[in-house]
Amino acid sequence: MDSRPRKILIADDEPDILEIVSYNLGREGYEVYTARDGNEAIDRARLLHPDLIILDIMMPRKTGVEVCEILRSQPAFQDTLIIFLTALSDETSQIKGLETGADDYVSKPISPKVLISRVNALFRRSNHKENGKNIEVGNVVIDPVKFLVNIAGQDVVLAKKEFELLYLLASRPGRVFLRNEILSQVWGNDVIVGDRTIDVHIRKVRQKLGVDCITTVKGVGYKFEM
Amino acid sequence: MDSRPRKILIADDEPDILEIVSYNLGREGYEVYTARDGNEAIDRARLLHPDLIILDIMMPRKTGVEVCEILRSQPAFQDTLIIFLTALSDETSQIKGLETGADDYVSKPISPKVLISRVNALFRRSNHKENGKNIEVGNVVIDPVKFLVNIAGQDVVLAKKEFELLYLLASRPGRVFLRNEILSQVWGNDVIVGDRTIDVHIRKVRQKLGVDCITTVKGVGYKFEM
DNA sequence: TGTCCATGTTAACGTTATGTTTACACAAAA
DNA sequence: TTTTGTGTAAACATAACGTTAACATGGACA
Repeated sequence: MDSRPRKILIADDEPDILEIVSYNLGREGYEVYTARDGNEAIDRARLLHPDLIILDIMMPRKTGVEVCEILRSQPAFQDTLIIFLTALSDETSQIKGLETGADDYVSKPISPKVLISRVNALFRRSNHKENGKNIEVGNVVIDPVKFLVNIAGQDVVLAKKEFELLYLLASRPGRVFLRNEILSQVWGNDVIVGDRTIDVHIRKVRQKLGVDCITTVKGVGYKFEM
Repeated sequence: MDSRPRKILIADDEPDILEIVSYNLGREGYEVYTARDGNEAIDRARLLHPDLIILDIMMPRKTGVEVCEILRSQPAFQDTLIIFLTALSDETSQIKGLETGADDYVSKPISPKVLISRVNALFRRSNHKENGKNIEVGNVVIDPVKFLVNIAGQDVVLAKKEFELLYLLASRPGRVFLRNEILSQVWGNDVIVGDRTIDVHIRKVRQKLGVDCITTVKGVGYKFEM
């Protein structure tokens, strides 16, 4: 449970796609790196140890499938998330992708929105694996199983969104979450809510917790710290 | 009765099947491990102590039936759930499977949906096995053998579903059960019931118990606490 | 066989907590 | 000063739940 932003490596031989995807994922708060072919993807993956690798299937110097197989055969990349980009939207290649150990696939032409929501969904799912564990920061204990927040021995009951918001921020203490990130993680990508909604929820959480542990970073977002 | 994800070991010599099955069970929230032959299955089973083992009958280096017999002869695997995968859908091999102590069998070709529903069903049933122990929380005693709830010395009679509902919630006091969880544990995965059904049962339980020990967590579920 | 009864389920409507927006105040930066 | 971004309170909208009564089902029993 660390506070660094998530690293994403995207490998595709089309510069346009690299451009669009890295721009959009960057806006979501991810740290994006790129590779232009299969070998470069492997090299950079070993250097960077990204949390997620997005692989085009059709690439020079090793296809996405080959890259995936090679990486997956190594213990260090067992848990790395992998998404395939595929022009062939037929079932066969999709199944082949999943067989080689990909976690998801997105078919071209790529819609940034779709890709982003898939990426977020994947991270959310993999986060859930880590779930069940309480988050403890200072004298604050957040228990997602009992749906309770305990501050210095005192139980505090939060509403659903309030809880999810706090849980997100506290999952990586000290890290600043952009308003965009918060929106997509707590509210989902498809939901459109007004600008003040986050503020209001932040306020309610602050109010209910009593302790001031959520810091505003003006023009950027919010972070949790004791 | 803990909250860790259930471990499933699947043994088959066809990589395609391993891939498809583990992908699908993984999506269901299970922790999936694989083995490629009979001996590997035994080794991994001893290491991992899975909750459920899915065994292909036709495997190199010990058939599924042999694996099952070996494991079942050991006390540690008396209660482990075992499902056979069989290409031979004839009655004979099915009966043989159940004789050696399998809990269920699924015939190939496998439909992920079918397998998942069988797996879920098995876990549901096995949950009931663990029952029989009284649950005591505060002055509430729940006796699944006598089918009685005793509150501060006063016996209360609940209907079947009401009892199962209360038993589930009380089995982990404080823990929030999602409506989905409640549905699949009490009603089963295949049954489709309306939205208000849970509420009504919750109400009846609350009413009959007299004490308010079931808390609503809006948008999430219910939890039992004194 | 038909009636009764307990249980389970649904439908309809009431109620409340929760989520969202609006409107405006305030503070810091440009 | 103007602009930009956030804090706050109150008003509003609605999803989610509670409650009741009616309907369905299956077993017990005469």
